[in-house]
Amino acid sequence: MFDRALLARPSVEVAPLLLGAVVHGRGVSIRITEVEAYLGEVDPGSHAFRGETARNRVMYGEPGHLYTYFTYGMHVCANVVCSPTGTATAVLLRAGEVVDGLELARERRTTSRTDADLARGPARLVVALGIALSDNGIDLESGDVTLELAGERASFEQGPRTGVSGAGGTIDYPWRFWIPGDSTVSPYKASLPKKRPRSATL
DNA sequence: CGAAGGATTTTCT
DNA sequence: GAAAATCCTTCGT
Repeated sequence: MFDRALLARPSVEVAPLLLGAVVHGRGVSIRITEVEAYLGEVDPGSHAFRGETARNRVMYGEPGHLYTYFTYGMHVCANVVCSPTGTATAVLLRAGEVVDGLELARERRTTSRTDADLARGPARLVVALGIALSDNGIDLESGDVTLELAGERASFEQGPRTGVSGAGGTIDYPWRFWIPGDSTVSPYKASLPKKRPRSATL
């Protein structure tokens, strides 16, 4: 089932609905167990906090599309665009369980020692599904990557987001959602204090 | 099992 | 110029 009207709501409302949903990538399917909501211009942790830029443009587009971005010099993460066109909210896919294409997922994620690690973490999940940065903006209803919403809402818990620096990572923004007790949910980690770059003084 | 540090490049100020 | 919605390896208990 794919229901774009359901996704045309703020990401905080959509996030719990994505738990238990299945993302079909290129030969691999993953059942989502952990997500985070980003609320556009009212959210200091969101890429859209300071308005539209070349990078975050698809967040402002039609809901139900994929928003991919490059980060930390080497990783790609994937979001489901939410809220109506013109409003920029999205849900980051943080972790999931491989339910189909296990062999292929293992080939793509050679560093995983266990199957639970194949898609435990946003950049890992992207690799397992065969998603690339160039998949930015594809339609999750008909593209190479598709989203199948769950029939029923899974039970869930919520808390502060992981790895988000600044105010957006505090308890004031408890927009991380997960399925309790699932082995593919990543452990909570607060963002590290900034590393001191090498400078003239020490 | 937990903590710590390094890798590496796009993006925006 | 500096930060960034992360991952992996290594070291310690």
